[in-house]
Amino acid sequence: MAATTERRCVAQEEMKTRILDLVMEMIQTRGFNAMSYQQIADKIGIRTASIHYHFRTKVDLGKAVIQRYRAALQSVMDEAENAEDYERTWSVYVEPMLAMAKGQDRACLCGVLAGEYQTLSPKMQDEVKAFFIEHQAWLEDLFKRGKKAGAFKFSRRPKALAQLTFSALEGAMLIQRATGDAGQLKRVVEELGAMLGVNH
Amino acid sequence: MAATTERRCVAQEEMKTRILDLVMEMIQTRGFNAMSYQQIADKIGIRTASIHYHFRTKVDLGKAVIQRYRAALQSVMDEAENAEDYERTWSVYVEPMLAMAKGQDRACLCGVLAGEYQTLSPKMQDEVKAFFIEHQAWLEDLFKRGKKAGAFKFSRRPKALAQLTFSALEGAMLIQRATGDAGQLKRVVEELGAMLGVNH
DNA sequence: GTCTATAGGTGGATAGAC
DNA sequence: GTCTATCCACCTATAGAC
Repeated sequence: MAATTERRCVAQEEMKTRILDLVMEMIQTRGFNAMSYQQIADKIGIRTASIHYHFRTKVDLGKAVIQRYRAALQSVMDEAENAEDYERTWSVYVEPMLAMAKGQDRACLCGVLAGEYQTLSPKMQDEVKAFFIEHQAWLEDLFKRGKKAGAFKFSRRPKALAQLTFSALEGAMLIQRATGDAGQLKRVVEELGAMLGVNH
Repeated sequence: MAATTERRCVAQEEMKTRILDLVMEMIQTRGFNAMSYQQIADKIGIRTASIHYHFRTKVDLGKAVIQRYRAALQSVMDEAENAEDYERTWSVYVEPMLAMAKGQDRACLCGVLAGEYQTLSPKMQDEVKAFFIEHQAWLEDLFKRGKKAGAFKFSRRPKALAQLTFSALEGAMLIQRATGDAGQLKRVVEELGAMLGVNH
């Protein structure tokens, strides 16, 4: 009985994860409004009604995807903090974005959602907003500490520099997909590193 | 007869312009996929069938909006070229974006469309792609000439700097709408100016 | 947990009257 | 040029059987 329940729960969690993985990819490639239950069902091999068992509404599904995305990148920031030096912190932070944008079809989840922002439910808007605020705040703090430590050599306001940095990362992921220039994000990351006085 | 035809044509062109104005705003605020004929019809006070008279399909409508947007910003670039100095060229170029993002609800038309890129028809994709390429190429050329003339003082590759610049502008417009921080684009523009060695 | 069946709404588009 | 009327496809969501 306990075993059955346990097996059920594991299977349930696995299906939830499969759905979240797929929906994340679909939003990154096509956006939230263009993503449908039918497409999810077809790709996973279930019926649309089954999706509603795991996520009651489309908004619940969207919210869950963003929350998991935020948590994953929060882990990256935590890991980056523990790097041996500030240059390494920067490269650890930036690595997942470079990996994500490697294929030409994905952009940042929240970058895509920012374009659809006004059509999102308040609960999804809050998640997207929190994502941008936490990343820019983290970068601002990183820049302050890195400069104090003598690792970063910029001369401008840390807050403005953090906003420039994150804007450029988000913009580059969106633009390089449209232009087909797969090197744009990498080039932008290098420029940002140079601007900070990192990479040699 | 000629007068009647002329009046008809004028009215037709006026209606086309009204529709294009409205659709541009709707895409900038809500995205292409979330924009519908019903919403256009309600706002203008006509029926959805009438819109099809002016633009046969939604793709035709989308294409026309981007083409007009591209042309308008091309004019800005031309005007910027004729400015008295390179600093002024930069500020003339950037001014329409600052104006556009003044209210918290609009982002760059093509920045929004970049998020939905994979769901757009090939004809619309081509327009969006051309927009990004022409702006980044223009900036690259501007930076090269400005540096040669001694007005810009950066030390990095002009192409990479142009991509960083435009990525940051596009990203800032999207992010500031989500965070509600109306000053993000302005701050980013100032940082970019400083990076170029402009504004002292 | 997943299914069938279906409700109820909205999407873009067209034919043909005026 | 704009209308009414309508088509058909697709959407999210629910009820209830299994």
